[in-house]
Amino acid sequence: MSAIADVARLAGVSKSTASRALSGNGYVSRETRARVEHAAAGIGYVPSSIASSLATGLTRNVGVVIPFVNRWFFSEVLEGIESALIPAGYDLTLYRLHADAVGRQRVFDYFLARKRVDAVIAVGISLSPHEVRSLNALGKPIVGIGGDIPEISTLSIDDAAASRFLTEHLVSLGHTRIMHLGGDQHEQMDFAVHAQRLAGVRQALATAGLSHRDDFRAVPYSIPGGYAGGLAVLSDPSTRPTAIVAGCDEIAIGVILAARQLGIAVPEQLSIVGIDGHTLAEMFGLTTLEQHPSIQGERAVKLILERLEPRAGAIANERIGIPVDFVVRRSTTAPPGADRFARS
Amino acid sequence: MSAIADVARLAGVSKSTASRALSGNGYVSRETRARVEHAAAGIGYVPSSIASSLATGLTRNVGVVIPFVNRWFFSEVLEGIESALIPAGYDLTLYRLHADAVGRQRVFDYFLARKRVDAVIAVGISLSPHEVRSLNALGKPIVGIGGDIPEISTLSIDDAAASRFLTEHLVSLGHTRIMHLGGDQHEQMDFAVHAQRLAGVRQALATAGLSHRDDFRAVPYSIPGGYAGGLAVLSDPSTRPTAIVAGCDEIAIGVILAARQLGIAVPEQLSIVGIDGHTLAEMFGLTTLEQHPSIQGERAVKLILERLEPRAGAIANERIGIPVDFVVRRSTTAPPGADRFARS
DNA sequence: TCGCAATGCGGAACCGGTTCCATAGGACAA
DNA sequence: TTGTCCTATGGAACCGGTTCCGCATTGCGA
Repeated sequence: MSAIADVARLAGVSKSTASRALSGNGYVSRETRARVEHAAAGIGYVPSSIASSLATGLTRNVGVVIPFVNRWFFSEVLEGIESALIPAGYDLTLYRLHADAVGRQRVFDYFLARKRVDAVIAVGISLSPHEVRSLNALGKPIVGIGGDIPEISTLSIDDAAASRFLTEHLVSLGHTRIMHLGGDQHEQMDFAVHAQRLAGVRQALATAGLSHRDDFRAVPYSIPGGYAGGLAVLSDPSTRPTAIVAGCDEIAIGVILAARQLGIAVPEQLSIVGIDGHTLAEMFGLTTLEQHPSIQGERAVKLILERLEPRAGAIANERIGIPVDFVVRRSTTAPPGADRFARS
Repeated sequence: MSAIADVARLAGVSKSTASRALSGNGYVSRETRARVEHAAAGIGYVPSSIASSLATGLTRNVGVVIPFVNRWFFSEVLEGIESALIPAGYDLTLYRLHADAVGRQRVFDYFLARKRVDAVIAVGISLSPHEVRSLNALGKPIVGIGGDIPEISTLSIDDAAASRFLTEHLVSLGHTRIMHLGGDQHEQMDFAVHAQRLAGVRQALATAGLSHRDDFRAVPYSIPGGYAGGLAVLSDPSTRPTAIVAGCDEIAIGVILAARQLGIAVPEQLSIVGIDGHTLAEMFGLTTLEQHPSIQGERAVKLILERLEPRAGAIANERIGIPVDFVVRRSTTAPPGADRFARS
């Protein structure tokens, strides 16, 4: 016997009236509602969300597809999504999706399509046209974070513009030997983040007439990655750059540690900029471009919720830029030997 | 019309036969099964997990209650849980649960109790007896990670033993001025992790006859926390300890950075040990006790899955210890001035 | 050859809610 | 006074699967 039927019987009303009283939909007299609520409280009634989902077609659950949970950017995004979703009364179901195709197919067909979720937020993962179509066919809103996905709305910073801006900043300080330590072009996630950031650096260098070979070194996207790469790049004083644009703050911090290790003063002998706004950036005095991933998560949720509104019509699928904050700390200055006030 | 009914009609069988054919339960002839499968593939049939859950009472979904997703220990545990749960065919629904009582009550009543999950894994959160009882009443297995919860099985390292062991290690190296930089005793999570770790240090000091006031300083559980605490503790050479037991690796790394900042050589002038096995420990040459949080997550899942087996009987609710690995790196040695081989 | 078990399948109940439809009383305008 | 609308409620269908029960075959041992 369904639990709500127990409540109904106890309150002396029909199942339908009990449902209306508890859900607040439809006409129920004040007094009847009170009786039903009292009966429900009396037997500790807890509605079954499963049954409710089956009847209404709404799960009040959002699927989050994400490649990592233990990396800074992704865990920050996740925490932003979570903190926006729960107050709205939604559950969050987590699907870790790697690049590998089989697990991917599996997660996709086996989990996402099974009507378990009302909407999907894809973080740092590009969906194939087929995947997008099949979700669209189910009428489920999708929002992407971290890159462009055709036919759906995506939130991201402009990676090329970001690294271009940072490079220009270094150029404006007077640097002429600028190098990029960024992610491996082949190992990047589905989105071309690494390529974009490299391209931005190169654009700025070209514009300034400072292009040179040896302007890039691929390193793992982590503090140890930046450290090892930093040691390799900085150890030869004759080829050492005077400024480094790191692909992310973690790499930048690794480079700072490598510089310290080698006795290279930052920023006097080496300027370093990062991208991210990592938790540790302040402690290391890192000049960086903050991209506030948790806010990206919150905004994605807002977008999703708008689309979930019953009255939501067709919505333009746009690429939405995320504002960034340039935070100048103590890791950048004019290059050694330059007139410090040359272009300030 | 239910989707499976379409499949059935297309295959020329009844709904029940179609269900049996697709789920593999009950008797279906080889040939009928093939017809049904073909029909299902033809119309792209995807079963509704909601309907299935309602009928069977099983959601194939596990709720994970966790206070943070963007801190190292927790994100590692989460990733361990995820990677064990998905291959077993379960979804993972994430509930972030803070210490604050209202949000807590809300998450608990509103989400967990609603029959959305088959089981619960609580990470770093102690549940009140009332909460445990209400989950038990629903017949849902619960496993805790990170501390002791009465009446349910919990997985954790022995925090007191861990810090006692590390302190004994420093004592055996000849250190006599040993200090603990750990978490604030008031701000700790529900589990008394901070208190346990402090207690372990004090036990070892007492046993060695090295007790002293000023044996502890509370710092935030983070690299910046350890850094700031390290600067404060190390800046006065006259009171400076020769060895520090950090409450976690992040604090230890912060202390290492503070020591570098102050020109104190590690390990020659200062030995430092941590607890965790943090990703960055190796890079900083940190001697630490690894606790493998992702393995804790995997083991919790294994426990949960055992309890979810239909034939699972009453299971002892035990406190399960997690093995730790002591990894000696370059942050510990004998104290300055001591005969290095005194007690090796 | 008979009886019983194993197999194959359809009908219908069921999981626990939501909602459509019908009914009925009361208020209010015509 | 009659018709219409709003309120309040019950009955029943429905969401989309699963499973119990019953019936019909078939196979095999006695």
